[in-house]
Amino acid sequence: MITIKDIANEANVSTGTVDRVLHNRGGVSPKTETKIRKILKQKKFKINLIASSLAMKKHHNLATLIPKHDEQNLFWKSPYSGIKKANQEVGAYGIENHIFLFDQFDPQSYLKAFRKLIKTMPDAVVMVPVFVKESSEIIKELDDKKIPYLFLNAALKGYENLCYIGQKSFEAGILSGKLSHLCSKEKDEFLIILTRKNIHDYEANNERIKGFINYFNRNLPQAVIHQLKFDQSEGIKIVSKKINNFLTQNPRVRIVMVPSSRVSNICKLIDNDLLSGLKLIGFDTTPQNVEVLNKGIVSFLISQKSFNQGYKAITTIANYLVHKETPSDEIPMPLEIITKENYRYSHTEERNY
Amino acid sequence: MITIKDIANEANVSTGTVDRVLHNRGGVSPKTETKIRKILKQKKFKINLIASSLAMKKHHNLATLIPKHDEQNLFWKSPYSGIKKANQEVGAYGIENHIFLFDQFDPQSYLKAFRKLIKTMPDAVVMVPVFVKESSEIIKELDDKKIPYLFLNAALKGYENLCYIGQKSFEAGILSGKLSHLCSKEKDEFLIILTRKNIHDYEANNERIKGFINYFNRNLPQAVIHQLKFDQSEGIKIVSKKINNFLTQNPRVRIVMVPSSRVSNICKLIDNDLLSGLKLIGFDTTPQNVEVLNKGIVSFLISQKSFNQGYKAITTIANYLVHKETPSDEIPMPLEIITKENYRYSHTEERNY
DNA sequence: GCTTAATAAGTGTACGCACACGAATTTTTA
DNA sequence: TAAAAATTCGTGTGCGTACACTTATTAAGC
Repeated sequence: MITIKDIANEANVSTGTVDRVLHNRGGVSPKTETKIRKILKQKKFKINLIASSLAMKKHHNLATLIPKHDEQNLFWKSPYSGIKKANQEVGAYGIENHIFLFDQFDPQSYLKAFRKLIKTMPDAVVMVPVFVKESSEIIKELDDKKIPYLFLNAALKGYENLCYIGQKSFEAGILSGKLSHLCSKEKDEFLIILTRKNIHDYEANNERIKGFINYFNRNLPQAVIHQLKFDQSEGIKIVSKKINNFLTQNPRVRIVMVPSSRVSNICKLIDNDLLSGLKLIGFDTTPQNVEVLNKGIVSFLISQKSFNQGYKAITTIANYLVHKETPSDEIPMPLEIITKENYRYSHTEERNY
Repeated sequence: MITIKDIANEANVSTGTVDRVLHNRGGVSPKTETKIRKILKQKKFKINLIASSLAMKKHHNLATLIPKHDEQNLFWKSPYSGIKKANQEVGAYGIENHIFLFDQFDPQSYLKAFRKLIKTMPDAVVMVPVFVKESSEIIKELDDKKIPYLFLNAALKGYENLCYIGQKSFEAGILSGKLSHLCSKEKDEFLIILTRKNIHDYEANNERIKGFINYFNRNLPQAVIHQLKFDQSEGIKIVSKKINNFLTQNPRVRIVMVPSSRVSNICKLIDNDLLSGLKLIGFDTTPQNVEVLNKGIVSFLISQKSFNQGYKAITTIANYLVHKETPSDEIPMPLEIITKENYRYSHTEERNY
């Protein structure tokens, strides 16, 4: 193992000088710098991250602003767990992360949580900018205070965010199109069911639908794609009736794609005899969705590894703080196809090496 | 952050004593030990892994014994890359890993490589025990010398290996069955093509076939499953002819499953007009396979993340050596379903967090 | 041309934290 | 009371970081 000392010896300088070259901290003559760089390259020197972290230890203070989850809204549970897991790991590097939760339907709670957050004077912020107007306000304050921030799962444009980590919803939609296509027989028709437009999911669901349609436009233009959209205001029973009526009247519909993470709810609304003739494709491996997957009711779930998204957000910003590693603008997460047969082996809730 | 020093101060002992309690190294009076443990618990002390790793650095010496790869046999390329990547990372922890390669068809070269390996007096060994008899000999020597060893990708039973990391081939076969089933129309027939039985892949391929058939026995007993097996001795042209003849005579065959990692080769043997009517399912994301996937010739590839297998093998044994973390007996790798649409987002050749 | 100040370049080392071993101290045994 | 055994202490080590400090170089002033 090559150490900074080895390099310093070879170049007849002190370790301090080598360190200054390594971190571009200036104050080194061009001649010396060239010499050192050459030796670094030749000996393939790599900074020992262990020693580096130890030496760097200054108490970094992170803050995270994400929607809270509950029984009704499980979507944010997974990223939350990922963030928690990451917190443990980066803790060893002297980084503390405080999580601030808000109600994803209430802009006021968003602002309120931010006020609390900003009081802790964080060195960096991970945030989910769900509300456009309020976010602009928040981000202005962060910019003023020169606090770097990272967007998780909502890609607001036009800001100087360090990076975006999140879904590729359009691509996920394309993938759902492909799977639907592969599962379909000739003359089968397709149905997209979207219930309960909620503020947050709206964008992602829409993109998934766009992607789905895009796939068929390119690969099977003659495909018949139906769409059923229901509002939050409509009662479950009415929705159920409408869906069942629709399916009865359109017996060629054999593939149902549910762009939200609530395919399990949809299953419950469909009569069993109709259900058995359908192939369903949904998103996200929520416990409820996994249940209907395992029962064979749903054929595919497309998972965006939301656990890993949360995890990655924290490790990314931690690396930025500790090692000054600037991340790429966008870090997409893998699109996993989950079936009953590989769910057990898909490690969705776990960092995998 | 609580340090060993804090604990030592509180307990009026030196850091050395605290350290001996932490690592159960003995030589501490029961009274002192109790006192220290109490403070450790009360202050929720956790060892700083960074500092620990740095301090622990004694040059651990690893050795890896795996089959070599070449143009004809790409299977081992991916695990090899994973091992290389892991080597870099664990290098920071003062661990050096030497890789010894052998010819997967030649037991003598296996033994020869091992003789070389054992001369380096490794602290632990990662091995692929392809040859049963020879492995028994090798393992006896490792046991005698009390060198811990880990099996990669070939699960030999009855030995005291630290752990097994590898394929779940049977389960992968089941999954391929499920995908085939989903893609199929009524009365479609299925074909399994196995070329070039080579010694090593034999077991895995066989398990995949068993899994495939098992799936249909349970879910579609009336399915017609054909099998074509070719020997290494037969020329490509003859094989090609046989396959094309078979497909022509069995027009109901619409789904082809290739249990080896050579689905791309099979594609080349099939006439284009026959090919366009087929759905193919293969294994492993070799560059050649990805090419036919992207061309739309192959519908699904099932990936066992062999890169990650190699990677994981090294990190597992490194953690064992450095942090005395005993791994679980078996570490299965995720079964990934890869299509043209999600390949880009599947990170197959990369550690993902 | 020579001195002095100003700046640039480079050095040396304490520090972060846990680890482990020789040395010192205390306790026990003979 | 000496010798042996059991505890406990003190400190060097791993490696990179960063800051205070020293030395070399250049510029300015007379």
